[in-house]
Amino acid sequence: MTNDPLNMITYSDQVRVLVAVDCIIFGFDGDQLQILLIKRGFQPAKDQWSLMGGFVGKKETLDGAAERILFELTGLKDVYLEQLSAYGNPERDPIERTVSVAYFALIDINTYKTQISDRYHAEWFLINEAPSLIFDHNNMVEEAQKRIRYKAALHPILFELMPTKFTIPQLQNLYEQVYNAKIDNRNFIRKVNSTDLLIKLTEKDKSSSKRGAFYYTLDKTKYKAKFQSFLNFIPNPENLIS
Amino acid sequence: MTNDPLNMITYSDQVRVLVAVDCIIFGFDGDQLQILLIKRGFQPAKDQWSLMGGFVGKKETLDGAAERILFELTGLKDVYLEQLSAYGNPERDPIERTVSVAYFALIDINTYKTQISDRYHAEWFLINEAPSLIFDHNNMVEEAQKRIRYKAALHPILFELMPTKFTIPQLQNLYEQVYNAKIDNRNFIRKVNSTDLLIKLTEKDKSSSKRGAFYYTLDKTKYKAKFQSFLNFIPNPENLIS
DNA sequence: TTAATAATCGTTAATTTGACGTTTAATTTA
DNA sequence: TAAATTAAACGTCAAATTAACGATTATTAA
Repeated sequence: MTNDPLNMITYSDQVRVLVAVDCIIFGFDGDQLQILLIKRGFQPAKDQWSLMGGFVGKKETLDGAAERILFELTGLKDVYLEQLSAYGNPERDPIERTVSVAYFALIDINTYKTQISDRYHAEWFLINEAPSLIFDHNNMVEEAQKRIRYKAALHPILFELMPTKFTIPQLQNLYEQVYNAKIDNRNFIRKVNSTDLLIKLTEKDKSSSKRGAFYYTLDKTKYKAKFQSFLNFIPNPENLIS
Repeated sequence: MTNDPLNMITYSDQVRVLVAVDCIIFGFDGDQLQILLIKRGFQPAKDQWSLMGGFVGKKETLDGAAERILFELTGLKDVYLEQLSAYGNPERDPIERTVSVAYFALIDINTYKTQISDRYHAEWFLINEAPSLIFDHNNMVEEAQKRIRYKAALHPILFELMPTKFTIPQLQNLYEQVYNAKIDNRNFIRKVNSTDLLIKLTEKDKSSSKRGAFYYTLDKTKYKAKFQSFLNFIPNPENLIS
């Protein structure tokens, strides 16, 4: 058995490629689901719209790079961030082969403060009004939406988007945007209440109705405990119709 | 607005890293759930057990690399293969930084033919009897198992592991291994029948009982049509107890 | 004071789930 | 040859969930 010292072994004849992280950042302002995009002030594809991204640093993990990129654009840490998929089509970046690991983030837009940069200009778009993006970024956004639709049907992932206090009609509105479908409000309330994840406040939001809707906050302990369970918010997404 | 020609733009000062694909290959022989591992006849970690993997080629997609690696080890194409996750800890490979994109495959062991190689030696292991693996491969296997448990609860993914004809008790046995739990056979039969995915054959398998159990085959058309639906084979995995 | 309306509570039938009882087909044993 | 055995298959039932609605209520605006 050969027993070469570690420093003698090398991976010769193999291609090294760039590895990037791109972030699909969804936000909710209490009314509309939006996506945060940048207009690039740098090459390649200068002046075009794209996801926020960046190369993975020498000593950085993938998750670490995603957190850094998200923080750079939003000033936010400790928000929901999940790896979506790795994209490795050799032609996806025309400048040089780059494998991109996409992450998606869910943030409460109220906590977002525009970060000034001379390298790009960031803007929130309604999902349906977003401009076309460079490379395979449109595809990434679509797959992120699919993932969110899938996961939100089972787990309280959309609660991550809500402001600290919110009403159930607001939450329902978000679900309706995500699924592009009308949801029965009576069944929705019953489902949400049955999960026992929300704490009812005494205050009401009277901005959207005469009667007003009670504010709720997330019970973070129960949220964490029950997140992995099948809570079946949308038991059968196929049945939903626009 | 600058308008540099494409060939003038470069990504300078960025790190290029190796990109590999590792495959977690699960198989079922009609009786036991197993995992296919290799004993490495090459450096690094020569003579140790690992997942089958390889570097992504110059003009290869990630999916393409995964298919190639799976084919090299099993001689199989067109089997269930899904991207699990990208792993990018800078220290995960002690020789040189390598980002690995892990895929998991589900195969019917009866279709597997040992592929001769002088670079490694492949062997099937019962999940619980598998040796410890190099790098972060143990973690990959664990995460693949989690993914399969999650997905099998909702979708008929485990059917991918079954032989062309199989009995419902065999299928139940596979579920019991995946969840490491006893499942009520009466409820299981009812659930499987309600999905209408199986075609009952006239022949019986008498190897495991006096009465014999009817063979079934997968209705591939219905399988494809219903795969994405929530079929709820295991409506509440948390309730299962070993 | 009344009309209007979103928010909330309630009802009902159909379906699904979880737990468990019973019958059956075929082999093995007496 | 009859009886015992046993996994497979079929059946039952209460509780929970779902889907589709109806009815009430709190508040504001007319």
